Amino acid sequence: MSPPEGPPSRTPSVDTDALARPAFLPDPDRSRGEMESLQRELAAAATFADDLGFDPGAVAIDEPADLSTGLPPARPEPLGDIETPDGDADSDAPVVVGIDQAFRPERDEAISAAVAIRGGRVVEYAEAVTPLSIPYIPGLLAFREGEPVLAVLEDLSVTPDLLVCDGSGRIHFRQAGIATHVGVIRDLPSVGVAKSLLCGEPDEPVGERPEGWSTPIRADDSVERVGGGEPPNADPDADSPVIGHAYQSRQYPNSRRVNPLYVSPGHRVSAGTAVDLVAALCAGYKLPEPTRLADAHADRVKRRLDAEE
DNA sequence: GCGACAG
DNA sequence: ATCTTGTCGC
Repeated sequence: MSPPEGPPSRTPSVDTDALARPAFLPDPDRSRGEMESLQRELAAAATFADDLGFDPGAVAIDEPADLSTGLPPARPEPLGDIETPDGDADSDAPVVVGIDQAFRPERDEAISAAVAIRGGRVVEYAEAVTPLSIPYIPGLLAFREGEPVLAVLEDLSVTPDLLVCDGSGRIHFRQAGIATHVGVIRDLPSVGVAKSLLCGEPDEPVGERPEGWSTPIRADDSVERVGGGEPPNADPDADSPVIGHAYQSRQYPNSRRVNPLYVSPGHRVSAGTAVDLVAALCAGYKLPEPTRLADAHADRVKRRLDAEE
């Protein structure tokens, strides 16, 4: 008999304490098979159902940041909400943290950047530099970049309500892309935003689509099924699980076409809500603001480092 | 064996 | 991801 499906519980199935954490971090001596096994554990511990404390509308951003004059200054808000000035509300809005990486190939270093946004405003910037111990291998990205991502999150003083990671979450061979990897280890709601598709199949062809358009991405044969055993050879097409969506965040009127974003649940978010969240976080550019700002911050830090040498 | 493959 | 100038088009 299959176990009853209770409401999403908040008891992490994977130890997230300091002792268990290293097991999911990069280790040059670990075999590919061992890393894949760890990903299966993470996928089993992940929750691909909504378990956030807010609606997508609560994180909506309508004004894109102006990057032409550099990044906007961080405006940390006073701690206690005591004496809330009528000027700036949103001191209770969810904190969305965008994360992105830059690299210094010649030094084998990764620069991880995080930007915390609340109520549409930058509240904090953080960065971390870590050595790269593992090469990039499709499907094992988190073992290369997960370390720097977790490092920068440690440096952040605010508590994230949502993580927006660069790369896939559930759209992954073992349904444990970097967004899922990081989300489960920190037990935080997370979504993955990728610029290209790792695996899975779109319901509809991704051609020139209008802004706001989206289509489900379903698991294909390259995606291992997780959780309740489902018939090995079920209908190949129809009821394959939806592991994410292609989302057209931007489109130009006439000229060149823009490729869609590939959005997928990381942890504690459903596939549908993940797209809604990303849609709410986009403010006119292809990338959602948290990612766009984290990307710019990573470049800024990289140039600073390159300059002082 | 061939093809596919986030950043 | 990174190495890199100009260039096509609104």
